[in-house]
Amino acid sequence: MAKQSCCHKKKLRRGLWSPEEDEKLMNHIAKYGHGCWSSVPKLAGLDRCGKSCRLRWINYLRPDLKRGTFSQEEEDLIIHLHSLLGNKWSQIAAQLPGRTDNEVKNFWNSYIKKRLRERGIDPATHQPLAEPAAAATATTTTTVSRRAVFGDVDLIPTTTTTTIQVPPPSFEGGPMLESVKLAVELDWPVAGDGVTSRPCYLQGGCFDMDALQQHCGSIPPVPVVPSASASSSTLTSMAEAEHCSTNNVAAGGNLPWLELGANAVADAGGHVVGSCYAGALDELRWSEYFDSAFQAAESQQGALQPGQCVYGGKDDVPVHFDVHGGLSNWC
DNA sequence: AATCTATCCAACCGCTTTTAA
DNA sequence: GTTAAAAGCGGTTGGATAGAT
Repeated sequence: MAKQSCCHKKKLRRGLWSPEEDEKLMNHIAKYGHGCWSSVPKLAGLDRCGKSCRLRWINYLRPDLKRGTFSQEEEDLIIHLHSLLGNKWSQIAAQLPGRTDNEVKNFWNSYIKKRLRERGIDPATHQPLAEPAAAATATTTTTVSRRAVFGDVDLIPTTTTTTIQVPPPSFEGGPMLESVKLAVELDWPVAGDGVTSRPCYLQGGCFDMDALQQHCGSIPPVPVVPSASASSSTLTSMAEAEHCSTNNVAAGGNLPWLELGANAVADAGGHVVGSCYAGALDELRWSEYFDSAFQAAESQQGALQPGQCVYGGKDDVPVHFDVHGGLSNWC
């Protein structure tokens, strides 16, 4: 016999939340914070279990939620992060300010998956979909063009190799293992003097704090913001995740931007002290990044290994592109 | 206008991880 | 070190709604 949920056991209310319930929960959290979720329903006068309250708050009532349709940038970022992280929805959502894991997951399942399949890409593996007959007879010299999502690039597996690797000095000599080295130009919002462009480095989906510090100046300790944000803890764990465990995270392993508030800015010296990381992530222009990456690759008549795929590039120009080692992780 | 079908998304379920006693 | 409770997470379900017939 199936185990009954806590709501069943306690005969608590289930299903959609009424506006009155939302108001009670909002008022309670506004006054007292959520504290221990299991005590929230009682204190707030709700006939719900704490778990249900928590979910309602995180997914719907939190004031910092960005609702509405996903932008193209967000979509591109989700696809890219999914290729790196898999179904780690909380970690993916943590990179999308104002989005919840549930929202990202729903968007993936209802929209992106379908779109990738239409373009001949397996959403689970980010590889070109297997075509039974073709797969059996495919050779490494076969050129297969497929539409991909990043900038509608053509995917052309070939045999030569181009390496895109623009590591900062701090990366030299460090074992990179399977991680990806990427230089990503970010637009850093800096108070007072507009937007400052600073390079930032991404490895296997994790931002390297050494590199950040090198290019952004010293990053002062940031006070932990006591909030119900679901994203902060997940990104902290991301710092400790396998992808990041090998030299990718600065000593201490913390990722300061995790705990940043929404309105933090730079200090007088232009040092980033606030949510520039989150803001920069929000401003990532993946399509532009890929465009430039592929242009560089094109000039070298690069190629993909069989089975590799890539997102990005120009619409009408077949892109020959490959990177050694871990960039296959992107697919 | 009525019915059917597909899609979306809020919420639930159950498992895992973390925390506190 | 052990155990129980709480929190976090990802997969799944089911109701609401839009569009098609």
